[in-house]
Amino acid sequence: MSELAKRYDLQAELARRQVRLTRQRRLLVDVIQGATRHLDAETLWKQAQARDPSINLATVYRTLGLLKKLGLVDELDLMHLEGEKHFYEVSREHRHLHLACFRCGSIVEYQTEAFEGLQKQVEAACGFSIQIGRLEFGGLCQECRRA
Amino acid sequence: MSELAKRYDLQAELARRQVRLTRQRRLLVDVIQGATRHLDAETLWKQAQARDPSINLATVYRTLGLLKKLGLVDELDLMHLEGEKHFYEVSREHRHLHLACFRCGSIVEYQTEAFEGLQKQVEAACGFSIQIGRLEFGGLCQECRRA
DNA sequence: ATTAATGCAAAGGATTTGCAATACC
DNA sequence: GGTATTGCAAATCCTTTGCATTAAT
Repeated sequence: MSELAKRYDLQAELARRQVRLTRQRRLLVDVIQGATRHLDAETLWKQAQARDPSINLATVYRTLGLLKKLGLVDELDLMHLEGEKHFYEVSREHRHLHLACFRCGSIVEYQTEAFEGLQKQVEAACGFSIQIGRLEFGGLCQECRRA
Repeated sequence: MSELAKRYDLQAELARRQVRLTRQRRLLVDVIQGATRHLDAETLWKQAQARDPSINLATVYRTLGLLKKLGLVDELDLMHLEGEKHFYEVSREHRHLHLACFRCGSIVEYQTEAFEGLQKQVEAACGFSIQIGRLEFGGLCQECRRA
């Protein structure tokens, strides 16, 4: 995650929606909120286990499912750079896209008005009301291009 | 697939690149080229089996892998509307995006200059050279909005 | 006392792989 | 004859689920 701009405050959002969580789920929310890069389920699990070794991977998946359903976290594929696992990030107010480098695996984020503009155009042209959008590019980052 | 506009001619592309295929792979290429909607591996397999019952699912995956590597077919997630399976389509000259309806499962395609414009903007801003791009929106189609 | 959340282990689905048999040039 | 492809079954990876136990209100 290159910029943390305008990520939801999960605790605040959950409070606002009057969602009550158990101790383990609060811990997971805390780890997700504090993440400095895109986490897969297993990495999240391991980070949570450092604070509570009894946490189970199934609980991680169930909590992620809940947060997805609430629209508080987004699930990413990141161009399937590492198998078919998913990655998770805290939702934001504005859309951003992901660039994945096929060579070094780095992930770059980029936020632009143009993405939201494109969405509006699509909604108007296709008659869809869009709830989720995912834009991912795969290629070579600046450094790997040279090599 | 709503429009077949400017899909690659797989046979022609393979010939141009001097790629020789076995009989089974040629059959699979033929089914992929003739598809009128987005196929998952198993559906492709069943359609191919109608013409050659001895075709194996592993061969389907291996052929898809080859065509992906050659940039002749693109792999789609289609918002994971039906589990985690992938869908495949013949690559095109111009980028297009996919809209998936969460209610009825319909898939709509939309091609716009704006998508390619956005890609150029991203390449310039982030220093990436982009090879693959995938833009998917999920929401409600016109009909399902009313219901 | 209900209702919901957890751990565990097993099941699940999609895809990939090892290897012996077969097809292709 | 040598290289690439195939079939088959097993393995793999990620994720979900059933169910008995435990926690939360």
